[in-house]
Amino acid sequence: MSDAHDVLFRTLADPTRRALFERLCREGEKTVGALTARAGVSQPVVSKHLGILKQAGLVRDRHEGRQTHYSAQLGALAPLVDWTSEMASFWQSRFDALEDLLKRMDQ
Amino acid sequence: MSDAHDVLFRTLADPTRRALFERLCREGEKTVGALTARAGVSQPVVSKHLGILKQAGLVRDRHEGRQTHYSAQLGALAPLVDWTSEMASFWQSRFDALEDLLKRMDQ
DNA sequence: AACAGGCATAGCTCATCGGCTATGTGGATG
DNA sequence: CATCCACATAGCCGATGAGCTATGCCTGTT
Repeated sequence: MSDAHDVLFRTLADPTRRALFERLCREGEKTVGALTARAGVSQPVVSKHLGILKQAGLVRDRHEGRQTHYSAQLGALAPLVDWTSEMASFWQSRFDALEDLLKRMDQ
Repeated sequence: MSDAHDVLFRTLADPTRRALFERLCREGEKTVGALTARAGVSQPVVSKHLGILKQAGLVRDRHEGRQTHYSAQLGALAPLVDWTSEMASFWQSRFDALEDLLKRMDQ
């Protein structure tokens, strides 16, 4: 029973995988070969990581002849933003409640 | 050479650990015992996770007699927000929640 | 048809890590 | 001082996962 947050955090936790995603965000669509050239790991490893990124919805693949082009799907980061925002809002609301309490005690 | 993003993602990738952090965000300061009661894992495991969260700067501990109180340190999420924001900036996409969060965290 | 190139899959190894139980430490309490 | 309680630490084990090499599949080329 793993929710969307789980998948995102686990997927982005690996440095190699995150680096691949970052490159796709910065430089746009790339082939597996182009990604492998600077990844520092073997081609099968790159393919595997891209598969995991795809399963998490973070990238999309497009086949053109015998090469596969990958590109970042930024929308998949939404749950991450939501989660962070939610944590912040809870924290903020408790802070507000404390301020409220202090204000009332001041009277 | 593990940067701040690495530590944050890896720390939050574990469901049990993330659940602990979420509870501290939602419900405020808690003792180890209180956290253990609903964590679904043993007390040593909870202590260990809290130690990892602390090392990542996500929580803070306060000793009071023989119990230890833990609380969330929301500021530690900043690098996460920055990273997401950076990725998003390459897309020139609008993330209202993110902008909102940045504004609030900027005090 | 035969071959070469680009990528995916399979199968393996090794390190990491999350869980447990047992034990240590240090503050309250009688 | 003896004891109990709250928590931390130590040590072990099984599962997960990231890396590798070898190989398969498909496409384009000659």
